[in-house]
Parts: sequence; structure tokens; C-alpha cells
Amino acid sequence: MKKTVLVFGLLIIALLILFNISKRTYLSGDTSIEIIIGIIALVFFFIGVYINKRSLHKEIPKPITVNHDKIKELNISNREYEVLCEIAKGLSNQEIAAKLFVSESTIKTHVSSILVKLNAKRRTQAIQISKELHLLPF
Amino acid sequence: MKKTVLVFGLLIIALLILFNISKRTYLSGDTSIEIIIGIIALVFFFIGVYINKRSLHKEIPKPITVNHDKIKELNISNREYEVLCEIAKGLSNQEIAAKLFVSESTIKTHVSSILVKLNAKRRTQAIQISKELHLLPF
DNA sequence: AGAATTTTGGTACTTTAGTATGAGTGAAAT
DNA sequence: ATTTCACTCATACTAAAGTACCAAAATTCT
Repeated sequence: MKKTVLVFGLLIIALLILFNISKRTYLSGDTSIEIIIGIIALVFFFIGVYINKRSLHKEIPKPITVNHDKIKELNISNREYEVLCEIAKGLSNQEIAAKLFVSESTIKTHVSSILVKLNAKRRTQAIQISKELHLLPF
Repeated sequence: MKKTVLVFGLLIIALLILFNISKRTYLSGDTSIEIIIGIIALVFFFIGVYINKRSLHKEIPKPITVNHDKIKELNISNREYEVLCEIAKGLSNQEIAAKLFVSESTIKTHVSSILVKLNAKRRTQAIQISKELHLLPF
């Protein structure tokens, strides 16, 4: 915020200076007004480039994209997807069961069908595959 | 490349048009030269912003950053790091052993010490933690 | 309402993961 | 030269993960 104010202040000052230069040149009878305009155009062009670069640098890092279509395509149900997310967070079956208020048996059932649907042999592989397919929001 | 040429062509045309306008205004005795200069400055300022945005949009997606300092800080050895990477790829201990030409016992030893150093209870948690700490190149 | 699907849960079993402990080897540092 | 450390491997064990098979509720769809 402070930087923005500073930059715009400098911009106004630059504009005033250029005004004065152009006025003095105009009064002194120098007719090369095109050159002055060209310089002004160039200077403000680069000012534009600079400011834009500054503002873009501190922008949104990632617009998290979850591939919902792929999830449907693989016939992964809502509950299974929830379990998949918890697996990716590094939780054990027991912990997932506690978090989702169901038995560990249920989680095992879900995990097994997830592995089949993702064509994975292990939960770690399921994590890798689901990240590759952008199924996870992180 | 074609776009760049096009944009610069348009820039030159714009510049010429502005020259003509300013000249005509000058010749017609209108003394509001400052306004014209201001308009030119503004126009080129936004042209600069626009071009910069264009060029930045198709930039490097990610400059993969591995936090080597953190790896050293956690006392993770070279071999352990190799194993960690394979874990993150979803391989089993047996598969890692085959890939690195050592016994499964050795891998188990490495995995155990990795878990201790990363303060993880499971390999899936180790994956999550090491991603959070940017220890992995993917 | 009836059918289909999802979600839930159980038992019994196999496989993989992880711990604990001990130990041999080679390379590098002191 | 001896100590330190990374790497290796083994055995024995416990814990967790995963499979197979079945089946009852709960939801959703028609």
C-alpha cells in the first residue's frame, strides 16, 4: 500500500517534470515536439511495464484445481473421496475412522475400493496417483 | 513471436497517429499541449501494463524448490533421502530395495530413521510432512 | 413403492509396514 | 590409529494395511 502511494507520487512528479521540459522547449522555439512526445511515450511505457511486474509478483500463487470430472469418471463416491483426502493427509485407518465417526472396518472397505478404482497397490501409490490426476485440493 | 511483431507494429502506428494529432493541434493554435502529453503518457502507460501482463502470463510455471538446508537440519542422510523420494513415489519397501540394490531390511532401517527424523508415525505422514517442508523435488 | 447404489460393518486371513536390537563394513575425521 | 558415522543386513516381533466375502441399513433414483 505504501509502495503504491510512493510509485504514484513519483509518477505525478515525473509527469510534471516532463510537462515543464516540453513547455520550455516549446517556448524556446524548438520544434522537435515529436521527439519529446516519443520520449514521454517510451518512459511511460516502461513505467507501465515496471509497475505491472511489481504487482504481478505478489499475486495468487495457485488457483487450486480439483479435477471433479476425473473423480466421477473413476466412479469414486463422496465418502470414498473423503477417505482419500484423509489418506493423503497421512492419517491411519484408525484415525480416519475416528474422524469420520465410523468403524475401522468401514474405512478398510473404502480404502480397498479406492485402491481398485485408482489402480493402486498401496495407499502411498494412491496418494501419488491422485496428486498426478489433480484429485486433491492441496 | 508473431504477436510481438504485431504489437510493436500497432505501437508504431499509435505513435504516428498521436504525432499527427499533436501536430494538428499545435498548428491550429490550441495551447493545451499538456493534455495531449498527458493522454499520450497514460496510453503508453497502459500499453506497457498490457504487454507486460501478456508476457508474464506464459511464464515459468514453477521453479521447483528443494529445501536442502532443512534436509541437513533434520540430519537426513543421502541414502535416507533417496529412500524418502521413493516412498513419496508410492513404492513399497520391497520395490525400493530392488531399485536401490539392497535388502528390504536395509530399507526398513532407513524408513524407521526417516520417520523419527521427520517426526512421523507412518510413511504416508512422512510424505505429507516432507511435501510441506519442500524436501521433495515434485 | 421398488430398484439400485452407497454406506456401513463384521470375520477371517494375508501381506506389508514398522520397532527393537545387534552387528559387520568402509570411509572420513580426529 | 582409533573413533565416528553412514550404510548395510539379520532376526524376531508387533502393528497396521489390505483382501475376500458377506450382509444389513440408509440414500437416491425411477
